[in-house]
Amino acid sequence: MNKQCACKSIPEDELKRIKDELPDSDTIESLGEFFKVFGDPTRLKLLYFLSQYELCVADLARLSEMEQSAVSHQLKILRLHRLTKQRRDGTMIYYSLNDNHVREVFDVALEHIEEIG
Amino acid sequence: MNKQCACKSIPEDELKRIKDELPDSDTIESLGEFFKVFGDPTRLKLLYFLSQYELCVADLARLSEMEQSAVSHQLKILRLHRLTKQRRDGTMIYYSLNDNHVREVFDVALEHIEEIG
DNA sequence: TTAGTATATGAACATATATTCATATACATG
DNA sequence: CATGTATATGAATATATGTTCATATACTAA
Repeated sequence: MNKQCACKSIPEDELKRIKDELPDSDTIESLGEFFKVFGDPTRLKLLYFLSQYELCVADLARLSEMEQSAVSHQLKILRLHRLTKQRRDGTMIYYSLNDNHVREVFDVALEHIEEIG
Repeated sequence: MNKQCACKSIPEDELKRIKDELPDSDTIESLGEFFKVFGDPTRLKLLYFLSQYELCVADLARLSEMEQSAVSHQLKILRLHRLTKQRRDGTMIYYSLNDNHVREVFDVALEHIEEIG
C-alpha cells in the first residue's frame, strides 16, 4: 500500500548528487527547443535544401512542395532559433543556414538511423 | 493576379535536380522521429541521466521528479527508438543508453545553444 | 500614386503529444 | 496460492503544433 517506491537502488544522497549534475533547466529547455525544430519533416526538408543552397522562399516552396504560407511560417521558426539568416534582394528574400552545427547534427542522426534502422 | 510565384531564381530543371538530392521521404521521416524524441525536456532529462548511469525506473522517476507512470510512458518511446536498452533484475528493470550517438548529438546541440544563446 | 509581386502573419482548425489516473502484468516472498 | 512491489499500459484530458485561408506588409515599376 506504500505509494513511494522503495527500490532505492541508489542511495538518497548520491541521487541528490546525480541530480545536481543535470544541466540547469533553462539549458534543458533550450536543448528541447533546438531539437523540436528538427523534429518536423517539413522543416528538415527546408534545412536540408538550405544546407546546400541559398534559396528564396518561392523556390523553397517549390522544392518542398509546400504552400508559400506554410514555408514562411516554418522559416519564421528557423529564424527565431537562429538556424537561418536571410538577405533581401528586391522583393525576394534569400535564406541560408546560419549554423554549421546543422550539418553535424544531421550526420550524427543519419548514422543512428542507418545503424538502428 | 497570378497565384504561381514567378521568381524562378533557380531554373526549373536545376530545381528538379536539387529536389532529387533530397534523402528519400522514409529517411526524412525517420530523422524527424529521431529528433522528436529529443524535443521534449522530460525525455532529455531521462536521456541525460542514462548517459551517466544505468538506472531503474523508480530512480529515474525520483531524479526527474516525474511520476512513475509518466517515466514508463517516456521510456517506452526511448525503447521503441532503440535509444535505450534494459535488463531485468528481480522486479526492477534497469535502463541504460543503447547508442553512443546520444552523447554526440547532445554535444553538438549544446555547442549551438552556447554560441547562439 | 497605383498596380503587381514576394513574403509574412493572424486566426481557425485539425492533429499530435505529454500527463494523469486507474489498472494490468511480472516477479518475489511468505 | 496470496500478498506486495516494480513496471507497463489504456483511456481521458489538456496542451502544443502544423497547415490553410485571408490578408497585411514591403518592395518595384509604370
